[in-house]
Amino acid sequence: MSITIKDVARRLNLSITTVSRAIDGYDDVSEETRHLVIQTAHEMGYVPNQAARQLRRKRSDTIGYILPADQPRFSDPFFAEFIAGLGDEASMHGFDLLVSTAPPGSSAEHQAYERWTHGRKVDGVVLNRIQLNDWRVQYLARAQFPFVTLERSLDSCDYPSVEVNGRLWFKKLLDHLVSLGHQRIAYIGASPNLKIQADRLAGYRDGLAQHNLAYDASLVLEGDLTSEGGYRAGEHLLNLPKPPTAIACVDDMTAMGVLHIARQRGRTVGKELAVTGFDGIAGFEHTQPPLTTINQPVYQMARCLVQMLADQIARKPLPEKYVQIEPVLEIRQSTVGE
Amino acid sequence: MSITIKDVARRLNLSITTVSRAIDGYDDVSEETRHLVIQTAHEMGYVPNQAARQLRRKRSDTIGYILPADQPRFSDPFFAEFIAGLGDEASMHGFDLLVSTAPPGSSAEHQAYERWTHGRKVDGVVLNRIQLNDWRVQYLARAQFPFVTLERSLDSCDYPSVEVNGRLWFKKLLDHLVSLGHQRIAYIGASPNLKIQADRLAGYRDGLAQHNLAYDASLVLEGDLTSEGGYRAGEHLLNLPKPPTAIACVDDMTAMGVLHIARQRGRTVGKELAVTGFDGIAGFEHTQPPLTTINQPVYQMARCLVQMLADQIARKPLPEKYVQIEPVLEIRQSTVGE
DNA sequence: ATTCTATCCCAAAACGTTTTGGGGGTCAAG
DNA sequence: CTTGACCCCCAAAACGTTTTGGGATAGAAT
Repeated sequence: MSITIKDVARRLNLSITTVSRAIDGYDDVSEETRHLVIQTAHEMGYVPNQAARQLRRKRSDTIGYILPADQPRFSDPFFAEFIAGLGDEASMHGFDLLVSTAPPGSSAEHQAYERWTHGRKVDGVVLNRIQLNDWRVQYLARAQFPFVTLERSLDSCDYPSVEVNGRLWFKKLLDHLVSLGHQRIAYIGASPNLKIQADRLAGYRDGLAQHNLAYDASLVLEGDLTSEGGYRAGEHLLNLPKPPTAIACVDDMTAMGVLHIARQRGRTVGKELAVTGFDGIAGFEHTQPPLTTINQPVYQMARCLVQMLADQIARKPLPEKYVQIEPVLEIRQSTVGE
Repeated sequence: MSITIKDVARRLNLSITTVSRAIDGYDDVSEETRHLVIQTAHEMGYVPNQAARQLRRKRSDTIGYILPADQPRFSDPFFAEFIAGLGDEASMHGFDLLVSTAPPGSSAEHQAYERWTHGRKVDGVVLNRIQLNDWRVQYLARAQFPFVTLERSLDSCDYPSVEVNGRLWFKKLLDHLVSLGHQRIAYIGASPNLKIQADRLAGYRDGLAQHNLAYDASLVLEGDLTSEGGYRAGEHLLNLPKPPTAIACVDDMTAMGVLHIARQRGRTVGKELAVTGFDGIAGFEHTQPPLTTINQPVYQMARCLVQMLADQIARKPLPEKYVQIEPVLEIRQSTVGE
């Protein structure tokens, strides 16, 4: 078995109270004793039992995040970067990061949140892939459980969040495409109850309207934020009697799939057929051809979220509850090539 | 505060023992009572406190994994897929997944393992990016703590692992390159104490030897498994008075960086300058140009690891401790293009 | 009438911490 | 000599479970 605080206390002929308080840095234990305790504890390889500590302290020093993995080969690099950001900032605040995978909306997801919050397995959670009306937001807000979100839902709850103005920046992509002369611009989106879909589609429509282009429902398709989804939707668009000259995708992964089908069909992507993404995943500047996209600082956003969550858990007042992040329009060959 | 087992017991005029045992499915409680208990517990929204349960049961139902994030913008999609695999299989066995980020070899990494194992925060851990002699393997083996690894170290410990024969398959890449007529083949590797580096470099040398090509130390560089590292090494190689006609990279991310610099230098990658990777990350078939690589089933490998870890934790005998995975040579335009 | 078995239940201990509420010394001031 | 103020320290309670080791009742067998 492991070394416990009792073993340390016995070795030093001290009470466990004193050992505990020495290590925790209370000032009602002499410097001499404290030094001795810490020294001995270290020598004996004592590490506090986390479960006991959690039980007593009523906190777990852990934050939770559920990866929206809805398919087996889930390799969206967005999440590698996002998790790295969460993890780094978490450990900076002395938190561990608990990750679960569950298809969005599944009962597995429900159960995980219930176990985590009611069972006090985590002190707070990070949400993303927010829906317009999101049960998680409502559930956590009602339970008064600390949480933060990437993108805001429309629920009228008060909670900290980080957001990119998807509507505004998607419109900038449209401006860019129109400035290149495109008139038939398609849109491949995501599930309509997703916040990013609503925002980005709105940006798409704003863009059309501003340049007096008609909204053509046959050019607006639903993907699923994967390259497969983009592939299928792209295929459909290229099969149209009068296909679009530009395809604006809701995210980079979707755009990835479009590039794939375009190449298979022998369509060189660039000026003639333009494709755009949204996310700016590091490493995706090497796609075929390099992808014009909106570049979000995913790592920073993740860290910012954890920062706010940590403050909330510590009941510190937040300097600002609603952080707006400025991305960058990255123009590459997929719209201006060849 | 949350609902505890006491509240449920009081409501039903039962002892907490009976409530506990009813829920846990012991047969010394009548069916009638069990039904009532489960019903009531559910109604009251009772969820067992995880800390208390862990403390008493002496296990956490959690497995740990430390993401080797050594740089801020860490977006290697390999790990998104790997984590998804770990998470899926873990929840299948009733485990949560605890993820931390720490630069390999850092003191933060040491501390995390110590806290997790001695503090019993996790029941087992998954390791990857294994080194030839890996302190983690030795540490965990000595502590008799359950763990599994992706790739084996040379330490003479007995532990379950999953591995791809990197030496054999890297040689196949060399065979492929030579068959295309390449004579000057460079290699961009990783830190020399990494197992994958040792294996893949050995495969590179095997390939050279088999085809009677001399080993030229000036064509063998060290990267860091990132696209930046690949970029720098590639730059160096292209600056040589007599640059190589093919560059074999230790992994896909490195190859990514090479593609980048090659394009910047106006070198069309394909027949004239060939580039290969290793990993077969889903989505990387869309690079510029599509990358010839060794495709590993990362998701499956992760699940297999967790499967073995779960068996080990449950002290079940493992059907096989050492699983060898067969990847696929994926030939694409980066070697046979244009 | 006693013993035995089966069935259902429970009180108390245990897990390893942290926190509460003091308790003895020593020393200086009254 | 008492009082108060410090300074160190500690016993015991508490956190919410699971596990241990029975205990009570009822019916069947002796």
